Amino acid sequence: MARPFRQQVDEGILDRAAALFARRGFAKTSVQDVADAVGLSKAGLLHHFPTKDVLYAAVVAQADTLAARVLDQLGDLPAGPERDRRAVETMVDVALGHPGLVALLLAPAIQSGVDPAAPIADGPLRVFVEDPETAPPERLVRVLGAYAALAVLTLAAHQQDRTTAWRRHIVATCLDALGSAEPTTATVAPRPHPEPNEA
Amino acid sequence: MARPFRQQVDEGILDRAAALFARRGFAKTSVQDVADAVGLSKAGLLHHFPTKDVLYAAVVAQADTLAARVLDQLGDLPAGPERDRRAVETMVDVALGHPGLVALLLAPAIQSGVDPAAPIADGPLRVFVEDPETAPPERLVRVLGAYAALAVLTLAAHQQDRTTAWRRHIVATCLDALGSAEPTTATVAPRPHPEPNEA
DNA sequence: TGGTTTGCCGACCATTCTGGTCGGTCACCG
DNA sequence: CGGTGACCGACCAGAATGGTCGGCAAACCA
Repeated sequence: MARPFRQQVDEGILDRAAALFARRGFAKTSVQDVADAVGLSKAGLLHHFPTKDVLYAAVVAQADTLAARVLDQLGDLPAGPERDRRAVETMVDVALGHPGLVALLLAPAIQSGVDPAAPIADGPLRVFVEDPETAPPERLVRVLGAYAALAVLTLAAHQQDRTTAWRRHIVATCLDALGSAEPTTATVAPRPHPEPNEA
Repeated sequence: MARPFRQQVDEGILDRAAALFARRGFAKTSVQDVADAVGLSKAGLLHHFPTKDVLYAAVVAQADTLAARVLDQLGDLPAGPERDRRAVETMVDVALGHPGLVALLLAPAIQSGVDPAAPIADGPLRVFVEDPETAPPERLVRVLGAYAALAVLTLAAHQQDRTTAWRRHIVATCLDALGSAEPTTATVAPRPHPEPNEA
């Protein structure tokens, strides 16, 4: 206690740093970049986190905390449109508060392999698909698309001070992308695939 | 002429380079990075494009060509669901062939300000909204979300050799995100959202 | 009041990375 | 055989990198 201010500052730093790490990866994000992003000098930033690696570790830890919170809040809702809706809504809410950290969380899934610098495990997928191996391809595509939209939109909203104004639209967009829009308890019969192009 | 091979190689280089430039920006993408991505030595790459700036210029030029092609193919279809469908379809098709270049094209719109290194004009928005100033916010959010999904999904598909298998799903996802969902001339109006309860 | 702590900075340093050059090798072509 | 073009390793000068150090001003505490 007695140090709420310090903590607040640090959290701001962490989120901005996370945004940079998410887009550029650890190696391509310099301490100077982060310092600029948070409005400190390099030395000033290194006063909060003595080392780039320490900073990164703190960022990852914070992101993991966030992920755990989401997973926790989701409980063990059975898979289905209702779970999808709740999941998207809580994820958007979390992301609107910490867009950078969520972007970092989603980065490995989103840019799956664009360059092999995946910062964190690909657990996020599991929120929407139980087993990425057996899930129908369409579901995978849609989850990925929804994540992409979620990450980009929350970041944009945050950075333009539109978080409250855009919330419902972001949720709607992600939900539609996910495809769980239509009637509750739909007959989830995935159309038979014309092309069994599997690996 | 007589150099179709050279051209083919160069195009491969351009697309991969574009992908890197899109994610990291010009400054944070080294010649070595591009060389690695295309499987050449730095000197070998600089044999194709004598300078980093020349390479970048070539990339941008190619991207612009692509953009022009899309705009052209779209003609002057009146705004509306039909135009949306056609636009998404042609964009996806182009993007499946050149995911990196399209990502670069979309980059300024997508990471609008994450870091102010916008490589190309934000023209792409105009494909779906006539005037970003007067357009309803929901439309903007949805277009942005659709773009994000488009860029990420085509990149992923290309990089996993699923371009043909995923095409229809990508189109569907983007279309749903856009909100102009239903099949040709469907009456299925965007169903009104029930009160989004808080979590 | 004065002493101490805290948050932050400019200047600096050794090391790495950068864009780019140069000379050379190898395959192909006439 | 002598080009020619694609490609590479080694190299270079300058820039960027992570990190240190001494200092300064404001807040805190006595």
